[in-house]
Amino acid sequence: MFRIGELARQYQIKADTLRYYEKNGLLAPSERSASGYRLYSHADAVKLRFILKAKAVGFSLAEIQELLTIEANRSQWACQDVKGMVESKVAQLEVKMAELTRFRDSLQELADACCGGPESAENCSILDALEVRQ
Amino acid sequence: MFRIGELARQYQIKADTLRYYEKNGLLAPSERSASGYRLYSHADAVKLRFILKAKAVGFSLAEIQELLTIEANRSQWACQDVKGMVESKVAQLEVKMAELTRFRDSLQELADACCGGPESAENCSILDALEVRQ
DNA sequence: TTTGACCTTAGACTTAACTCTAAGGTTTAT
DNA sequence: ATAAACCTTAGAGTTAAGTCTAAGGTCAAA
Repeated sequence: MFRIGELARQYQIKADTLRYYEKNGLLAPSERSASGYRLYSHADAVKLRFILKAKAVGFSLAEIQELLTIEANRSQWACQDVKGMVESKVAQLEVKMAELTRFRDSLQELADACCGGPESAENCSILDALEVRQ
Repeated sequence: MFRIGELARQYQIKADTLRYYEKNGLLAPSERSASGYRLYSHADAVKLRFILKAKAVGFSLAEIQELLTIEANRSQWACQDVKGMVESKVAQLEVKMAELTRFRDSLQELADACCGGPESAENCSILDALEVRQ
């Protein structure tokens, strides 16, 4: 069992953020100490890792909550519901990855074309680079 | 030359958003009509597309402004500055893409493991799926 | 020539996601 | 037994990125 400060330190977030997640139904500690301190289990930490990873790939807390709701009462859902929902999130991520890839390639192309020397960057146009690949 | 409403309609954003971008130094119309209407050129539209694409891949407006500043006074910068900066953005995008790929694969694995049938989703665990690949 | 769809500004409001403050209780080390 | 480092709550404040409101000017069509 970790107290809020330990968990926060471990994941480089503020204790306030954990309280915020609790208030918003994303992650409640599975226990409280006699004096009312929040006590987080290993399973809670797993859930937190999930939240932080999902956030890192651009899901909003509302979307993450949706994913976690499926998790929370898994037995209430039919397998096809879970599959459908997860597949739609996969599709979302794939759209995003395609955008990222295109943008990355454009920037890379620009960097490649750029001599990288000490002279003026007159011919290094980010806009042109992106425009080329519409 | 497009008026603010036309440009907004074309890119599915609000005219307010364009005014906001102007106020924050991201995109000013290259002209004003006699009566004070904003008039955007084709080059302005190109710049807007850049902003929207950069936003879509997760750059903040501040980061976008940084990219645009390079663009704005390209001749003030040395080629190596531009190259360095662009390459650091490429690296950022690659970290993000790696995270996205991992998350996507995990979700995909879950969807694949899920029978997709009408029975309870007891065994479809998003958390477990993500945990498997740390 | 007036109606409707535009546009202007300044400034207030919203939303998401925190982050901080105040006032106080708990635990651990010395 | 007391100081330092934790924790509690409620509620206010912040930041980014818009979004809306009010009060008024412009322009094209009927």
